[in-house]
Amino acid sequence: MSSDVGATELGELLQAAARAFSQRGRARFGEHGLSPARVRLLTTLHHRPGGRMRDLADVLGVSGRAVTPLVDALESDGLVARTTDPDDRRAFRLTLTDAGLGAIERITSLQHTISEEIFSGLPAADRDRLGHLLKAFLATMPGQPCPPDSGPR
Amino acid sequence: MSSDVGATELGELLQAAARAFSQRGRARFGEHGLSPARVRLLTTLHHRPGGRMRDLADVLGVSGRAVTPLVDALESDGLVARTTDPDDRRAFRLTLTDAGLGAIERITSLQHTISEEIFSGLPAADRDRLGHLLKAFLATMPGQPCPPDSGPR
DNA sequence: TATTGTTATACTCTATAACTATA
DNA sequence: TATAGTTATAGAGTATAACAATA
Repeated sequence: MSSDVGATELGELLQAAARAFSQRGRARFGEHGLSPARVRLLTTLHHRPGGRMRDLADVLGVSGRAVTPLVDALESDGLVARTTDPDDRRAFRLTLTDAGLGAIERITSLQHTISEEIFSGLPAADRDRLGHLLKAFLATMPGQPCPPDSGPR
Repeated sequence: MSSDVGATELGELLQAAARAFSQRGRARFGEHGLSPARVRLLTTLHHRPGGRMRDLADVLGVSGRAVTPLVDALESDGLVARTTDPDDRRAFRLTLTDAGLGAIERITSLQHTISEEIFSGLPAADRDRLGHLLKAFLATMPGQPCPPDSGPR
């Protein structure tokens, strides 16, 4: 009612907060030649090694069409590799190359740095609570292919 | 669709959660001819009536160039109006028309509906905590959308 | 000289639909 | 017939840079 932004509604608050993070991220990642879409695909793939493009698209919430040029670019940069699924020759399995894993390390480090900057005004206890609540929320979303907190599998 | 990307980092969690909301919003608002960018501009303007385009761009975190076509479209749809600032004839003051205020009502109602759907799995107490933490976080970010007492700079 | 907003141009991201090759 | 991925095409959104009017 008074502390924000005009935004009082939970979804709006969520978006405003995420925007603060992603705007800073866009600049930082851009310096490393990593667009938001590429970062999203790489990190998603990192949590689902060997995933099919179709599943990646579903998880990312985009059309299949959106994934192809992203994978093309990442593959030609040597960060990911396509492998035909022997059990379904229509599908590709995607894996991170060593260079891709290196990119993941840089991404993780950058995300950490950005978080440090951006959440510096929030007490550590609040940051923890926020993280737990967000995980709890994401866990309530139906149809998730990857159990929360399970990490890469 | 799933929004759990297996993320463990706070910024990533924030983005994944916001994505879950905005993806549903995109579909719902689209049925009303309202794109995310237009919704963002309208709601931001609603919280800062009479704001200049330059200030809107700053608050939204985009370049001035991005605002012009948005305002053009919203003006030609009769939702916002440009008025030359008498104190600085370079600048436009933007206001919501009656139709624009009507759009705000529909937006608010839709956002509420979407939140009900999307956060239905989260206990009300957790929703409250999440909202408070997000507000607290946004309050620590200077230049975020509209701390009500600081006003446009 | 600095700033507000516009024009010109280009890039990223994504959608829909038609096509292929598998299933 | 249905599905995985690609190609073709189109549109939204935004950035940078050059320009106009105004400060």
